[in-house]
Amino acid sequence: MPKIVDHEERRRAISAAACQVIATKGLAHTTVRDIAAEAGCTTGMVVHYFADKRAVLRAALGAASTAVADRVTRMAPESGDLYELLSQCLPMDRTRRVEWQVWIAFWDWATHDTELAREQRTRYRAWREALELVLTSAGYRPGPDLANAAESLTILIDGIGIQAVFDPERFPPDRQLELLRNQAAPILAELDEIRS
Amino acid sequence: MPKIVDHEERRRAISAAACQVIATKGLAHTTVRDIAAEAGCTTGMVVHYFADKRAVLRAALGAASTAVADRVTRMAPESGDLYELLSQCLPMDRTRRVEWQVWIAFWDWATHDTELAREQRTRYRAWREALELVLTSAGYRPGPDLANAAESLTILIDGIGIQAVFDPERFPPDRQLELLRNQAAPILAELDEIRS
Amino acid sequence: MPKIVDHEERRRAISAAACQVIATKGLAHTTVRDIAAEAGCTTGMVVHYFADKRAVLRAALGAASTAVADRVTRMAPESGDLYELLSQCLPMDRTRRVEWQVWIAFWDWATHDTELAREQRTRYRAWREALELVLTSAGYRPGPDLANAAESLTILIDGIGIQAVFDPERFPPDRQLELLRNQAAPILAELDEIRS
Amino acid sequence: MPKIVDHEERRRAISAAACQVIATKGLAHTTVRDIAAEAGCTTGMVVHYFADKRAVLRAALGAASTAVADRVTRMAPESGDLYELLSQCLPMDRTRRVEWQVWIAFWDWATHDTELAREQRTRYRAWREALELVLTSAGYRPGPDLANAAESLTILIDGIGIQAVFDPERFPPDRQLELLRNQAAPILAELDEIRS
DNA sequence: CATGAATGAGGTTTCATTCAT
DNA sequence: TATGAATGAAACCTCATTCAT
Repeated sequence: MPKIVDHEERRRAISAAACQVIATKGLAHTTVRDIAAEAGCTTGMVVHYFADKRAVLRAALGAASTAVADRVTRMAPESGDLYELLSQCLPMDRTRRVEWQVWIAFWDWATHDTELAREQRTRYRAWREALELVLTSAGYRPGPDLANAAESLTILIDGIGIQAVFDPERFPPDRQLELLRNQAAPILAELDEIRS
Repeated sequence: MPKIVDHEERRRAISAAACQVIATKGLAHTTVRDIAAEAGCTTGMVVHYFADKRAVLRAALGAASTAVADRVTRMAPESGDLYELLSQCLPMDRTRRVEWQVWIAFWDWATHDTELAREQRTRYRAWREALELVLTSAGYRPGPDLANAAESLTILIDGIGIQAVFDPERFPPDRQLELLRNQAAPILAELDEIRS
Repeated sequence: MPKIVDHEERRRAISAAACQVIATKGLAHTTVRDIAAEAGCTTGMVVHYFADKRAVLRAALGAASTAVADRVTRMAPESGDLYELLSQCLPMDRTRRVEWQVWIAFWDWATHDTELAREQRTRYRAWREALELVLTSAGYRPGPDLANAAESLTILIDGIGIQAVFDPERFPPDRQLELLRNQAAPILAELDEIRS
Repeated sequence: MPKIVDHEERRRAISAAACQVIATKGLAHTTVRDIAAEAGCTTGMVVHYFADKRAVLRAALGAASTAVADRVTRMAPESGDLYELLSQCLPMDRTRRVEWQVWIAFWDWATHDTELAREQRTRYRAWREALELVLTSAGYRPGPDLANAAESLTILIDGIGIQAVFDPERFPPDRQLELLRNQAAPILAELDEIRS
């Protein structure tokens, strides 16, 4: 009887390890050995579960992305607070900081890798659509104005996130939330509420 | 007598070449040879003017940063239009796109290199202060509200810039400007004007 | 299961190869590639077993040093002839010539590398102490005079060795031995013999 | 009228500078730039007065060698003390230590460079002959015994010198002289004196 | 004569990838 | 399935040498 291993679980573990290493040492200094060490396995095993290093790193990016999506999805139904939902995407604790650092690390790649660039655009589109859904379920009327608002919120979150990643002391969680509220307010104020 | 060369000029030329390569191939795939080729010289010359590769790359980052600052400074006195000034920092043409790509490329480094992280924070502080000056000369009253407004504008520009870098077709110059106007309007509206 | 290799054995083999190359081409012209070629492996493997080139070379020096020590230790109990023992340290055959050439090659390094200089002094101290032991077991009475004699013999061997390394035709083995006997005689004559 | 420069003087200055650098940094780390810097000139000038780096270094070796010879020659007629003369070749002050370090540095080269090896042998022969002269003028009878004694003294001086170079604290000048006297005594005792 | 900018060959070192076990 | 030893391409960097000025 062969040893039974959960492939997907292994891949997840390795991706997660890769995220940690990327956040700590930077993508440029992340080696396969580092990832293997962080995951507690050998380099051979990393390549055994992924085609090559590139595949590992992209899996790491995917993991960081889906982590947020999962968190928002899980929270959405039970949370009535829009800002709490949005702040799931801001670097307010170690986990979310790591996610941000992983995203940012790949922005250099996305500059010249067309495939990754397309993925990047896809991800932003999905993100905007998710925001539209959130806004709709928060009581706003669907339509082009709502699409614009979703886009504006995306921009806002990116802007705040970057500042917070590079200057966590100046932008602690409550400061991030304050900025988010203040700047999101006028965006939402322009939207028609369905119930009105 | 030896050949006379303008060291600073040479360094500037090599830095500029490095910027081009970084924007085209990504920082991770930028080699000294690439930079030399782009600058039309040999690898030996690159190292003749800089201590090592790292120094070249940091000079490239510096060049990209000062280029914007210079542009804004040069334009500030003669321009009454605040938005025109702010849009100097958005990736609206090839030159400014390159600058953005260079900045973004170094965000991975800034994640784990403390010195670069400090530089990053310093740059943002300088940028906020410059914005305060611009706002003051645009007729707004100095004070904590103005400082907050400057910070908000920084966040806004970062957010728009990132979107535009990765999806230039969706965010052409006029769309960037539109987003900037729409979102900056409520920020400025809250400020006291001196003349009032 | 991975290939099983004896790390120490590999390191020994590479060190030995390095000794050969150093003796043949000189330390200054010894490259990692040369060492790898002599050891019948790739440059990558050399660095796999040693941190860097420096580490390989120091291992070579260590190998050359311990080789003599081992030889003397192995021979000491069974040999009643003091001169035969001492001549183990003189460049009388190809093996011992190589050892000498390796030592000499590092004397340039020891000039400015404090760590290597300390090692050098340590090695000479060990060598003097070993000589004291040899003399004691040869029937001489321990004490300050014996320590001085050991030191004098060290000096003598160094002097003869250098001549023989650079002019092997003038200083063939029997000539080396003759010089050793003639000059060691008065040194030993001054020592008190225990049995007397 | 062209600028008049004393070629030989320049070459001497550069050689001397090379000696200093070799003694300080080791032959392996001595660069043309270092030598130029030490000599207070440019790299171009170094190559202007010597064919190439190799020539500079060999000139340095020659300089270190002739310096001793000159010292001994200058002192010989006026000094009746044989040991004082011999100690001119031991590393008893900074100048003589530098000379020793330069010699030693080239022993690695002499290992594989046949030309340098021949020079080395020539130098030792000259040195032995000089010693014979010194001994003769000190009152000993010329002949094969005297030749042997000269050779033995050469060996002795090499042996003491090496120890003193690598452990100057253990072998200060007076200790070197003591070792020299003690070990040279039996060598000289065997010689026939002419006057007897 | 003298300079030092420029060259580029050649060295060390890193590290993704392969593969025998 | 899993290992990690081994490979070797490719990167950075040094530095002797050349040569326009």
